[in-house]
Amino acid sequence: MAKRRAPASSSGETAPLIRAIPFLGSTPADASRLTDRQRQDVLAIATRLRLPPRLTLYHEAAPASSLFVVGEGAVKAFRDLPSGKRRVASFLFRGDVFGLAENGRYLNTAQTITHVSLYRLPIDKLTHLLKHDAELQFKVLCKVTHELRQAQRRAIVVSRRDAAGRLAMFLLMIKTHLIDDIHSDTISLPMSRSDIADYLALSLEAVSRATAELERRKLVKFEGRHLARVLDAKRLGALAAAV
Amino acid sequence: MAKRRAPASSSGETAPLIRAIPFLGSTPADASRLTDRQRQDVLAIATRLRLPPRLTLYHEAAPASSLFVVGEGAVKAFRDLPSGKRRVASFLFRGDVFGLAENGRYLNTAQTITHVSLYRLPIDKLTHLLKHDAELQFKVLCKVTHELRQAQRRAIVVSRRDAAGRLAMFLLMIKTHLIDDIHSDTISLPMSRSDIADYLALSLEAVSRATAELERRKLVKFEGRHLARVLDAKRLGALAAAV
DNA sequence: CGTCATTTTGAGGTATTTCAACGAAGGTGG
DNA sequence: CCACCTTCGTTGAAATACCTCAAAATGACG
Repeated sequence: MAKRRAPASSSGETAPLIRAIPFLGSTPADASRLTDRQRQDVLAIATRLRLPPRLTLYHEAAPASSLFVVGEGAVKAFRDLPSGKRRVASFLFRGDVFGLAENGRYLNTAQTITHVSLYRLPIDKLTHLLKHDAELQFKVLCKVTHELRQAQRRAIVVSRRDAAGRLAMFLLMIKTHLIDDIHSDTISLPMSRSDIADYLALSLEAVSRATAELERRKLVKFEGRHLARVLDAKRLGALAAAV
Repeated sequence: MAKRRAPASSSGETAPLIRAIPFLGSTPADASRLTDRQRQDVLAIATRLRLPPRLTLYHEAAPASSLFVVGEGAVKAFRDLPSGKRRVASFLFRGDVFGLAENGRYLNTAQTITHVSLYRLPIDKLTHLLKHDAELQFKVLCKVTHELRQAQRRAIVVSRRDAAGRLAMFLLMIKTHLIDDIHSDTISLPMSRSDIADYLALSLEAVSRATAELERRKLVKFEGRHLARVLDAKRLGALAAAV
């Protein structure tokens, strides 16, 4: 993370603005990428933001004026419950969309985890654009559908009883989500342990003990606080699947 | 529910085919209803089905060919986990859409709970229609977004530790979802206790004890297995909110 | 190199899960 | 219309796993 950030802007521009997945069925794979023209249209209404870690982008229940797309970095969307507990609804990485609202207000609070680059899309302009470009809108629909699936998966993760199993599922979710290192045995974890706890609906202590258990069982090696190395993918997968 | 079903077919046709909620922000409220023309277009590719209870509509991982919209009745979407446990992802009522797929395959199994009437929409035809009617697609987008919010809420419900609180949240979710009796103090529960258990990620026994506790505390009275009467809306709401 | 936040470790408390058995409800056939 | 049977729901008691509180240890940062 502290390594040279390279010519970030150029790589950010050429990367797919939105990474989506076929909505319903046999949509051709390439349908999930934006055309040059579409990217141009979207960029025309977008503001590029470069932000430091730990910055709150918007608060829950605040009037929603923009939708965001992650260009680079990690963001978390969460809600603080009356009890004082915090529930992380999702971690967002490159290509993810966030900022969905209900009745004109954001549902979650969004905060940057790392240094990030974002695209900020004013809702009114985006709505206009979507209503005039059905193909583009279809890609957004696919994207939102994907988020929906993620949310359903998370509900399954959280419903597990054993902390180690939940953590195993979490690690594999992050691993498959961060397409970069899909063939690597390392998983980068930009978020803190307590963020993970809030995502998994466990106490911070339980997460700590779960990481210890995964190490003790030689499934994963945690190297520092922000990197995990998979030692036994097979057994880790088995643990994750043993829901 | 056992009361006269009235001229069911006509009321089904005139009811909004899809009940959606503003996608992002200040979309006018009426934007969530289909126009006559749109309903016509959708109905043109739809097949109306009338099905008995306990019928499986499709299985998890089966090739996805259609999207469904509930006309009347209740449906559940669930997944059976390797452990033998079952997780209900959502209960679907009038106006709800289900049958979302990933890579051409359904993610959940769908089964009717009551006698239902459904609209079956072939995916290829629907895709074609959506790509040619951006306004219609926008309404679908709103609908999917709404499902996403529901899924996030469910994740919060499931993350609670106390069974009674989870049940309270569930009751209120169902109550607000079934727009019919929003001002009534009764909540109809077409699903079984074990369906509720699978939705809340509790054991059947825990649900049973939770209902007993809600009755003991005089918050709710369960009249038969499929009807709940709210006795103290204020305290029930407080319990649900005490996450 | 010192300070502060984060994470780890330990011990006891509490809620749900499991296992087992009973009771109630609904549907079928005689 | 009643008896039977199967499914569903309720209740009790012990076991498990996480939560909470407390304190030490590790790591990040200026």
